[in-house]
Amino acid sequence: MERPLNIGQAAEHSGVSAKMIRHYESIGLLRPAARSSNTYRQYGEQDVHELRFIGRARSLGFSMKEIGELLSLWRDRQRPSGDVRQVAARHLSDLEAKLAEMQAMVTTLRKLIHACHGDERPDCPILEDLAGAPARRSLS
Amino acid sequence: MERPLNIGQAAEHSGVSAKMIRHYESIGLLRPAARSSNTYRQYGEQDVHELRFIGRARSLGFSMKEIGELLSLWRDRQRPSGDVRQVAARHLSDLEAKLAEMQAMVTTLRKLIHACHGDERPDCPILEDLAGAPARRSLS
DNA sequence: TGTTGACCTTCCCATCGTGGGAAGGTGTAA
DNA sequence: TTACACCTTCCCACGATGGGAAGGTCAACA
Repeated sequence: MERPLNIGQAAEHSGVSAKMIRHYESIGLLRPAARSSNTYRQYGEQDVHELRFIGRARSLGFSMKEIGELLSLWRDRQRPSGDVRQVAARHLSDLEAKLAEMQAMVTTLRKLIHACHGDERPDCPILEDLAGAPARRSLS
Repeated sequence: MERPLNIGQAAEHSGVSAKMIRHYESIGLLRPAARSSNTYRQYGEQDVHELRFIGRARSLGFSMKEIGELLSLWRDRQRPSGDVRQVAARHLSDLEAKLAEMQAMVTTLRKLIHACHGDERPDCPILEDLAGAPARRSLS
């Protein structure tokens, strides 16, 4: 018999900002919250659980769309775990692709920065690379 | 005595889309292009160089603001290479921070996906983690 | 009782880089 | 002439988040 929480308290308990809670509701990720007579949104224990779920999923980089899928799988106690894994696996391979791209950038930047003496002199391998290297992308 | 290029040709030669060329001009990254009598933008060799410079810098993940700094350093043949290196080093450390964050996500996701049998059965460590793990962020 | 301050509501705007597409002008070739 | 490919400007969209205005509500305290 817990008394309902205002949005600010739900935010505090879940780690999701009030601004974002309203936003998630507005895009249909969360069902519209119950309202008290004064039009304030009311949240219960289960709502806070859902908010934490969302926060955790965000911290793993899942998109809103994917979180919507995960949420409805979570709500369905009969879901096959294969469905969940598929969502996660797809996200993982997206992440891995971005990771590889960024790693290539970092590698190139480290080399360039290392090669640049970084003093008063004007000649600079960093600018030379940016200016020169025509099709040489961050890969290689 | 090369004849000037239309925006589409400049796009083709530089690898930067016409849409983006106009955008870069509109935000002041590029100086307004010359216009022919029919109001078409005209681009010369040097302009195409600048566009390629921008494209290469984008492919290394530099922001528009940083590219603006790099461009003006590039245009100034007297710049100290230290200024360039500082811009690049700041960007590198931003990248490294994001990289570490993503690597943590990937590590966690791999573990979860590995632990999930991913078949018909409904029990799923991925959902359990999202639902349960309260403050356990993607680190660790 | 009245006031104050902290909360809540909705609504619009900004970020960042990119693209889609409309409505209209221009240039070229058949 | 007619078609087609290009150009112009202008507005809108994405994804996730936040800022802030204008106004309503509630609790506590003098």
